[in-house]
Amino acid sequence: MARLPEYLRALTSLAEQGISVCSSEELAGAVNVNSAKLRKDLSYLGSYGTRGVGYDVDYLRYQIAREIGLTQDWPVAIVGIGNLGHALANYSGFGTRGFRVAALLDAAPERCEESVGGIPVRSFDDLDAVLAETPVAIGVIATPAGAAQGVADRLVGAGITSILNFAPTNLVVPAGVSVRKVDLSVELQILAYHEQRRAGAEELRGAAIAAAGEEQSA
Amino acid sequence: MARLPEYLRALTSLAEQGISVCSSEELAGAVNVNSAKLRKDLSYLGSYGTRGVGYDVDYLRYQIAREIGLTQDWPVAIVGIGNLGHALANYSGFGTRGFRVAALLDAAPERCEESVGGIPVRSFDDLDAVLAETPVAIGVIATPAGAAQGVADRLVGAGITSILNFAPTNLVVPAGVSVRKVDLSVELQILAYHEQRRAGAEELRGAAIAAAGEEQSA
DNA sequence: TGCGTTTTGTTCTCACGTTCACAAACTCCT
DNA sequence: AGGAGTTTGTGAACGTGAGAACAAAACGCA
Ligand SMILES: NC(=O)c1ccc[n+]([C@@H]2O[C@H](COP(=O)([O-])OP(=O)(O)OC[C@H]3O[C@@H](n4cnc5c(N)ncnc54)[C@H](O)[C@@H]3O)[C@@H](O)[C@H]2O)c1
Ligand SMILES: NC(=O)c1ccc[n+]([C@@H]2O[C@H](COP(=O)([O-])OP(=O)(O)OC[C@H]3O[C@@H](n4cnc5c(N)ncnc54)[C@H](O)[C@@H]3O)[C@@H](O)[C@H]2O)c1
Repeated sequence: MARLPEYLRALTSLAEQGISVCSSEELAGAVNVNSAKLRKDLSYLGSYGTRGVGYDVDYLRYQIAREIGLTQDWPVAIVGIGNLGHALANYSGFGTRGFRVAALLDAAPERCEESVGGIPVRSFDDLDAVLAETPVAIGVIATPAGAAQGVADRLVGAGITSILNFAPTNLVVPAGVSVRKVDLSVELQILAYHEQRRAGAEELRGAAIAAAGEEQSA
Repeated sequence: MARLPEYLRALTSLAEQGISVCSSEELAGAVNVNSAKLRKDLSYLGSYGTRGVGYDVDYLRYQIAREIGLTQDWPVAIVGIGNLGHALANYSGFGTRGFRVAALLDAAPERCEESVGGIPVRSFDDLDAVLAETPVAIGVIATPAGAAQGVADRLVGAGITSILNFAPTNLVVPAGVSVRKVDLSVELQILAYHEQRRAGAEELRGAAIAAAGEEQSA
């Protein structure tokens, strides 16, 4: 389930506040979901709560982390060390939850001279060599859209089965490979859509008020 | 619908290839959705196809753009010009689809001396003054998680009704304000979950094969 | 003009996810 | 110990979205 990470974050936040037990209502409130949904999600993992009391925060935290797979750490490779790649490589929030930047790759030779956050940028041509040195479970694509499919193909060819794609392209990959896409402009367009609908509704309201006024004056 | 931007992107890609008419099957293939779903989505906007022929790419493109609201341009303000904020401010893909970075804001005084991509970084304290100078429709939050709710409150207070949040927090906002969240670590955790399940399945298969071997040898 | 072909727009069915509601279970207090 | 009060876990209704199937419409061709 895609909600488990949200629960985990909320639980961590509660733990930091020193709260050791919480009810499904409290936790659901923190994540903005229905409490029945939360309970059903959690019951899918097992019976980790006690009736009349609630859930033990630390215990539940561990169980969710185990379910997601965060009890081990996941080495990540970032491909495309441009604007976005730099930001990702510098991102400290990466390491806080079991993810570790294991390799940085770029096609441009001049990029390969620098190192970001203590990790050297290697040539994408040396992909296989780099993966032989350090195992990598997840590949992050931060290249221009045109190069993304080719990069994905090579990553899959090198045995990587999980890809996070920041380029605005629909990657096609063989069955058995997971791809998640983060698309900034889609998010902005959805916001624009709602914004426009709000503006439209306002106009309609205005028109209705004007019409009502006319009606009254007629 | 959240799929409209995907359709629009696919249509743009077709237009660039010089294709002027396409069927729902072709377009659906490019976006990896069912063609019936695509047709249903499009029929929601109106009857813009011709039976027996398909859809006129340019016409449909315009209609979708109009529905989303991309016929006007949307000024965007970015708050928090750190690692991520810099990348966003430099991102050229912003402008290609009706979005324009109108203002950059940060709380740290030292940040306010530089300018990124030709746009000066202003103090977040001057939010109201900045918004008075240049209208802004969408606010992007790229501050640390702890500051995000406060920033959101101030943005809402200043009249902004659409927020794109990169900080790993659940923002609470009044009704009538849209928030979209982009959470990198949630995406990574979902990938890790699938990766772990694959590894588990593999182990099971291995165990089953071993068991079968034992059975045979027994 | 009339028939066959193609493709849209729509209806119908089904499965999934969400929500309600309640019994079982646990705690606390008397 | 027993009852009152809580809170989980889950069975059943509900609504929504996805996919299959088909009728209506346009085009081409004779
Ligand atoms: N910058 C942002 O804020 C932002 C936001 C959302 C999405 N994106 C998307 O992320 C991607 C990268 O954006 P950016 O601003 O960092 O671009 P960029 O041009 O700054 O960086 C791209 C990098 O990829 C490298 N590259 C190109 N082809 C490659 C290949 N075949 N193999 C390996 N490396 C290759 C380039 O050398 C360059 O360093 C783009 O697809 C963009 O649409 C960026
Ligand atoms: N860097 C990444 O690749 C990345 C990826 C995903 C998510 N994020 C998230 O994006 C956010 C920013 O990440 P970052 O790496 O850019 O952090 P950063 O520390 O580099 O930048 C944060 C910026 O926000 C400014 N700031 C702090 N409080 C503020 C306030 N109250 N008002 C205005 N500005 C304020 C700081 O001055 C700083 O410039 C974080 O929440 C992070 O979790 C970052």
